[in-house]
Amino acid sequence: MSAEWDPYRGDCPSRMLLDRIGDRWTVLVVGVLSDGPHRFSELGRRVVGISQKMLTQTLRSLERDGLITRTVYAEVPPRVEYRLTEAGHTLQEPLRALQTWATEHMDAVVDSRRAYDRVGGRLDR
Amino acid sequence: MSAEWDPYRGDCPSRMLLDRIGDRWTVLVVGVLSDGPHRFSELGRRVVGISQKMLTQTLRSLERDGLITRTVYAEVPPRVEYRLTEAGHTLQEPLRALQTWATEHMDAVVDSRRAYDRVGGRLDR
DNA sequence: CTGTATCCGCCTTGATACTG
DNA sequence: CAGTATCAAGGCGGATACAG
Repeated sequence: MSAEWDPYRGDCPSRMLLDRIGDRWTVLVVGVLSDGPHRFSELGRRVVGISQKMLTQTLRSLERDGLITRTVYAEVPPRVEYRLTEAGHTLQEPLRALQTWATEHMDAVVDSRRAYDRVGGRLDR
Repeated sequence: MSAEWDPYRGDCPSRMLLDRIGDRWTVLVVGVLSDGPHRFSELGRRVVGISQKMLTQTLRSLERDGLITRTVYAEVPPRVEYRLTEAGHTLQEPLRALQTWATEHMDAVVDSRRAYDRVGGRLDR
């Protein structure tokens, strides 16, 4: 399966998705939007630690990729609503699988790291 | 679901996994190792574009996390074999789901980007 | 409220050279 | 073959100030 992966091509599926979820915030934002539509400030509060700049940037990228929609309501004060598109929703499933894996294996990984570090990073013989 | 995510805590499952797959090479290396054990130089050839330094670094991280094992054979020339652990294998599944998603939605995303860029990044009204 | 613009430091990565 | 060491470049992301 991995044979047809071509990390060189920018339009390679693997690379495309990796570039998207590798930016540290995308997955978290999509996770919050899974609950339903949210406005800018709500997202900022929910995704703890994200800066305004990164939130905007993440949202723009997701919009550009067609994974979320951005709706501006002509009100005062202005209100902008972000919501997952059909495609965006389909991304939830694989993301949730990853989340599940992480939850189930977190302890083992933490233990492994501790053991590895304790012996100075040399487990082989 | 997303409510209990805490991006602040370093041991949060989400963050941990994100840090791991966000480094651009881990997923590719795991993908190659899915085919079976490989030696260092083989991995270097299969994961096109990776530098020796990054390959080493990626391998060390995976070993530290208990996702792969490193076996040194006392031969001349030296031979080192990397193989997925039990935990490493379980990671394949969610990774494959992600890969599948990427493959299925790649075209749509590329189209979306083109459309977005054509109108100067302003799809909202 | 919802952004945009700018400066800037850190970390990741790549290139290169060297070793057991 | 399988790394390690070092240095430099670039991008990511944070902080801050400002605007519609």
